[in-house]
Amino acid sequence: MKRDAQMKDIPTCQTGTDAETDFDLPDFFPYQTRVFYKCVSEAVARVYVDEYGMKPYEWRALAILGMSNSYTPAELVTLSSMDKVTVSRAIASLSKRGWLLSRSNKKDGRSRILRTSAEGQKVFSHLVPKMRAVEQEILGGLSQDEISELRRLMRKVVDGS
Amino acid sequence: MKRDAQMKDIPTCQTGTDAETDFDLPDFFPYQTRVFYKCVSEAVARVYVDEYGMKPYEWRALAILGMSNSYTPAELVTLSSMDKVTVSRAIASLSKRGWLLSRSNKKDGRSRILRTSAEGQKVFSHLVPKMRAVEQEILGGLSQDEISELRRLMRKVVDGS
DNA sequence: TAAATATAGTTTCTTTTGAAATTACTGTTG
DNA sequence: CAACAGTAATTTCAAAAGAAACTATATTTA
Repeated sequence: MKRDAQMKDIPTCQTGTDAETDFDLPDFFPYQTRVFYKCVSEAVARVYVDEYGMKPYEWRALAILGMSNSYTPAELVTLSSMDKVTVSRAIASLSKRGWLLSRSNKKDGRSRILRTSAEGQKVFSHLVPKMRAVEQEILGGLSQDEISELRRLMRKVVDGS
Repeated sequence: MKRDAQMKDIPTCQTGTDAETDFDLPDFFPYQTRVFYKCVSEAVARVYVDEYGMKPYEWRALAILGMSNSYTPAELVTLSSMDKVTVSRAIASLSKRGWLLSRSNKKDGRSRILRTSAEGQKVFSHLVPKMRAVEQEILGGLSQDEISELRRLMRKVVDGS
């Protein structure tokens, strides 16, 4: 796979050396995070796009519903870290594909209980090992200890904010 | 700051126990990456949105142009990890704000040389320490060694793909 | 050097995304 | 129990982002 050109390939020619303006984007943690995120999410997207032409939100919703036998849309919102509008659209498009069934929620008439159809579950089961494979591929250069450490540190950042 | 509800707050009720469908989203590395990324980028966005009502792409372009005295749009694309359309729009809106100046590129008539205006440089200088502060805040819970390790591991993932 | 091809940057069009308004129902209170 | 406030989900509207087409200039090649 071709690597993107790196920051260092282009000279930076600082305007001045005052402490305030001496800012180096490639060393800026949020920038590194964005590059890192893009790289990971693109690798995953290749799988569900190539295999089924799915949208990111479709995969995310299916990944959650495939695990369980019943969630409400609100639970999907919590679990997916997606907006409720996005979840609503994910449900609509997965239903349209015939991968999702819903029944009414006796406990709350405003809500409903969602579950994958047999077809949807099949798609999920087909994708899971592929997703595991990409995960391995992404983390391929890291040792088990490094993987655990990376996960731990990411969690620490999230929990701290 | 309020933490989002966590996956574990909602029972997962596995449908079956077959190896193939036994998939746990919160343990899925790309999912963790997304949650991590969102958390970091939202913290940064709060600064430039609150201070100047800037768009993400405006901040990214200014962050690069503020560092240097001259880049072409194409160099901005490489450095920012943004699409060329996005960069084009960033240039347009920063120019409209009066934060960016451009002159023709003698080496290539299709291109031009961009630099921040005095005003743009002032905004940049004002934002830099704030950005450094958020960076510290985000990484506040981590030791220096942990920060270095996190950066190293993220870079390793990016370089490996 | 004229035609063909490639590249830098912008514009247009479409898709994706989220905020705000809306609908339908639930729970609470006078 | 009727009015009111609150909540789940959807729809509508507006903003953000990318793909493809387009313009203008540069480079290649016949």
